[in-house]
Parts: sequence; structure tokens; C-alpha cells
Amino acid sequence: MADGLTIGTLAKRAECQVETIRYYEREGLLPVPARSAGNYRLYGPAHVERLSFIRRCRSLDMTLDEIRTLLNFRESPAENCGPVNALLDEHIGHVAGRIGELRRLEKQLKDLRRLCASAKPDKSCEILTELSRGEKNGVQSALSGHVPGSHHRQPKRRSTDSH
Amino acid sequence: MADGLTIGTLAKRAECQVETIRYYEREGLLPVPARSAGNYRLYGPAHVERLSFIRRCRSLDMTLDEIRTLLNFRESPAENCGPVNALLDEHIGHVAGRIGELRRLEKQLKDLRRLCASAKPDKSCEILTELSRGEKNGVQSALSGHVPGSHHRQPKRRSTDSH
DNA sequence: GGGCACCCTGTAGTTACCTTAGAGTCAAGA
DNA sequence: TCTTGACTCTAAGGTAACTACAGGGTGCCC
Repeated sequence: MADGLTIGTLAKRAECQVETIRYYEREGLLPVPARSAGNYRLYGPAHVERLSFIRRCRSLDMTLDEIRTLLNFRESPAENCGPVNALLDEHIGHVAGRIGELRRLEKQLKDLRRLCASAKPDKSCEILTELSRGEKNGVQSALSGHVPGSHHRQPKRRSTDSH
Repeated sequence: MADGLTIGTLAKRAECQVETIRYYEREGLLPVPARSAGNYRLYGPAHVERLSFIRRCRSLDMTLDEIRTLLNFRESPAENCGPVNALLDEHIGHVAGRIGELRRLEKQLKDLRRLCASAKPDKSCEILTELSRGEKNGVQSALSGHVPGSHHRQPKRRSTDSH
């Protein structure tokens, strides 16, 4: 193999999964790379840098669309970076709003939990009773619309990793 | 139409979308209802109560699997409600953990934002520079694995609603 | 009987990937 | 040389919890 990194090496450098790289390529976030004689993707330093940028933004919970926008700013610099600031401010707003929602949610859950401090006979479980109440004075929805994801998907490891 | 609520009426009672009800039926969360002569679904008070229960749990950000578990508890009551408490405690743990993650995230974003207080010439934008740094002393990932969703999907309204 | 709101089924799209199947490639060891 | 094992390829399907849409049928009022 002449030169260039294989996809697995790039994945290690940028700390992400191989499949994620191929996905970004399909999504147009990473340019189509050169290929080796055996049809392997070959990457250079520019790919490492670009992928690191993307992963860093993702670790800040930006969407791929937001990242696309930032990448465009990088490629065709305008007179000032006002739009970059604006994008970041908006994103900060999202995160802050979400924290507020989750805090209200946490309070509700704790209120609910307090209804049943110990393991009582199941039939009189106040929690189940309260949850089935349709009235407006019960537990209220804290969320504007529905907010997804206090549950993470923990990626199943490949068999090659653990075995 | 003899008696029973149509799906639209049920949706209004439980404050959810018609499609969501059909989805819950497919998922086995709601029992298959009776049908009218014209093949319309017909619901009774038990459906209203059960759907309200589900929606209330969803507004508390529980997964459908968790809700399924709670519904099972309701249907076949055991000696005590310890498992209900356990489920709720675990869910509270999820939410609390998520709040912590998002707070770290918010701090990082604000640190990043401070690098560029005004609209400077784009080429020297410190934010873009910092985001492309691969080094370990830059902005760090605050998230264990990836945490989805500070962005909400806001459902597009149907044309019949706004027009 | 015309029009409108409502309902039906079935399929596909959303986000950001992860998983799997089935096959090819590469380098090293026996 | 052959084989083993790690790596790579493409294509398709799965995840969560719905939402959207196409193409039709039903119920009811005027």
C-alpha cells in the first residue's frame, strides 16, 4: 500500500467508528477519498483534520446540519465570523433550554416517587394511581412538546472487541 | 354510530395525535379496539384511561419499554410495589445524569463562545480554529458516549391545522 | 348529491448512526 | 504456497418514537 491512511487508522486518529466515517462520506460531510489498488479508501492529513473537527462539534451535541454550516464557513470565509457566533449562541440556547426542561422533569419524578416511600402492597401503590389520573392537578407535563433522550443508546460492542 | 369514541375523539381526550394511537396499537401498548360497521375503531373509557397513563409516562420521558413494564405491574399486581419504585428510581437516575452532562456541555460551549466576543474578520475566528484542534488540551468531550437531543423535533403542522 | 371532515391501510421518512451478511484484500506465519 | 486472521468492501436493515403522505372509504349536513 503506497501511502495514505486506511479507514481503520483514520477512525483511531479521530476516535470514531469506521462505519461512522463511511456514513459521513455518504452524507457529504467528508470528501470522497482516493482508493488503493484493492479498492480501499485512502486518507490524508486533511481528512484527519476535517473529521476531528466534525467529531469535536458532535461531542458538543451539534447536529450534522449545524456542522455542515460551520464547514461551509470554513471553506468560504466571509468578512466576519458573526454567523459563527450566531450559530453557537443558538446552540447554547438549545442546551440551556433543555437543561431547564429536564430539571422540571426531575422535580416531577421526585414528587411522584415520594408518594411511595417503601414497598407497600402493590394494589395501593400511589404511584400507579397517580400516573393513571387524567386530571389537571396531578403530575403535569414539564415539557414543551416532547423532549427526547434521557436514555442513551449504549453501542453494542463487536464480537472482535470483547472476544 | 352506536357507541364508543372514534379515534379522533380519543386523541383529543388524551391530548395526542391520531397516528400515535395507531402506533401504540401496533406496538401492543393499546389493545385492539372494536370496529364500527364502517370499520372505524371504537374506544371506551378503559382506553381513555390507559392511553392517558401512557401519555403521562411519556411526558415524564419514560421509554415505551418502561411504560410496558409499568402496565404489566398494573395488570398483574404482585405483593408489593418495590419494582415500581425501582423503575422510577432508575429513571430519575437517568434524568439526573443527563442534566449533569448537559451542564458540562453548556460550560464548554460558553468557553468556546468567549473566544470570539465580537464579529471579527472571519479568517481569524478563534472558534473555528479551536474546533479544528485535535489536541487533548482543547475543548473536551463532556459526554460519556454520545448524548442525543438538545434539539427538539418540532412536528410540522398539517395544512388542515393552520390553513 | 356535493362537499367536507374524518377515518382506513400501508409505506416511507426522521436522526445519527449501529449491525449484519457475504465477499474481497493484505500481510505474516508454517 | 497455503492458510490464517485482521482488515476492508457494499448493500441492506435496524434503532426510538413517532410523523407524513398517498390513495382511498365513511358519515353527515345542506
